[in-house]
Amino acid sequence: MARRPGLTEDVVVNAAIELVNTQGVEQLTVAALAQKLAVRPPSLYNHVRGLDGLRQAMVLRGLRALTAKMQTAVMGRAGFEALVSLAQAYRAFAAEQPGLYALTLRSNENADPEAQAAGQAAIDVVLAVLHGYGLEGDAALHATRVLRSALHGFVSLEMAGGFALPLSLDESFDQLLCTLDCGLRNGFGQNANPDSSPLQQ
Amino acid sequence: MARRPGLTEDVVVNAAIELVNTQGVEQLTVAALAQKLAVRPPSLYNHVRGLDGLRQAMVLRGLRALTAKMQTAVMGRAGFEALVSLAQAYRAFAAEQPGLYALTLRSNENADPEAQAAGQAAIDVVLAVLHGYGLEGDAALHATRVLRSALHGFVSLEMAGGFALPLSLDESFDQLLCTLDCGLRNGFGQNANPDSSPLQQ
DNA sequence: CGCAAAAACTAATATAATTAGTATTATAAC
DNA sequence: GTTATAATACTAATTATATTAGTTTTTGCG
Repeated sequence: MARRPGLTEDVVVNAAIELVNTQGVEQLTVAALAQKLAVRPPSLYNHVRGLDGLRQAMVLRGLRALTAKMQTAVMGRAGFEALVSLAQAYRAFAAEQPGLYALTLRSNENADPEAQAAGQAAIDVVLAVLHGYGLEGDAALHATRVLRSALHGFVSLEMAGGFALPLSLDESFDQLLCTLDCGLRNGFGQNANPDSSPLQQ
Repeated sequence: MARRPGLTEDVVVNAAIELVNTQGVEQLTVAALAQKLAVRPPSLYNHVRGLDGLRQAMVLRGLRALTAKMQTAVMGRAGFEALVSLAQAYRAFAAEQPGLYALTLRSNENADPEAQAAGQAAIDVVLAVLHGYGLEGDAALHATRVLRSALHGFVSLEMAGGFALPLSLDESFDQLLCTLDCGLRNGFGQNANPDSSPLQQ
């Protein structure tokens, strides 16, 4: 039932992903995408619900690809080794697909159920790694947030060109991981220095 | 030499900041801003170099305001207390001016010299705090990246609605700070567990 | 009082997303 | 094999956007 170019949602979404990865998230326009696919802009609306629907579909694929990459990374590993492997996979994903990563980690506010499930799957991988640190329950959930914050923060600053100095990024990333490891092994779930802590004002 | 509404660059930029803080970064349009100022869109071009120039000016103010807030926060404090105060100021800034924060931490790639200087001033505050941890030289610079990553990651995930679970955000933030404190006090500058580290492959 | 410059305006252009409606073509039913 | 149907790409039109050009008005200063 297709006509000349034989578009499908898959083809459109993949082309869009390629476009944001090479040109940046801002350059994702219906016009540019249509040109890339040798088609007139309105034709895309047969396969995708406008720019918003397109972005949603891209986010879903991004989350799933990231989760798959992380799952592979932690297979057969535990403790610090698993943490490092997970983190490297995370950072590598952002480096390989910068546009898709930026889009994926933009906003989870209006996420549809599918996207929320995909997000949960990603979190489950992190939780599995934290299990190896002996963390369970609320402590593990807090630790998940800490881990995600650190990884997302580093990666997004790196991508945004926020680290200007001529200083090894790999080394900084290693230090970040050592810091996380240190925090996860010591004193997670209770305050590190309960007495003098300014947290208990 | 002004005419009726008496616009100035300050008035325009401040209105734009108010707009992004209340409506979100995506809603910053020349049309919306002009309407807010009771003026026709082209009039804004007498005070601001289009949307790009406007954003640049906003970023500059954002960086300076954030720096000022952080400087106040660390005055007279040291060590963990300074770290906590700095972090709380950082997070509070993002909460008070979400749109401006999002805009500010977007991209430092094409930053003009003024913005770069403002960014450096912010980093200097962090360096001062790290001085209290006995960190100097490259170790301090790596630590700055670690700190910025963690803070920016947490804050931007929080703002994007990335933390969905019904679990105290304040507590997660405290855990993040304890983790950072732990990493900064132990083993920064050298590997925490040199022997079995997967980092030395 | 008049002059010059700043500032706001109208009008026009260009690009973008999106919708409506039309034509074509491939698949499936007969 | 022919025909009906539905998918799909198209043209045309609408709306919203940023931006530039050129005009008019006002205001501060000599």
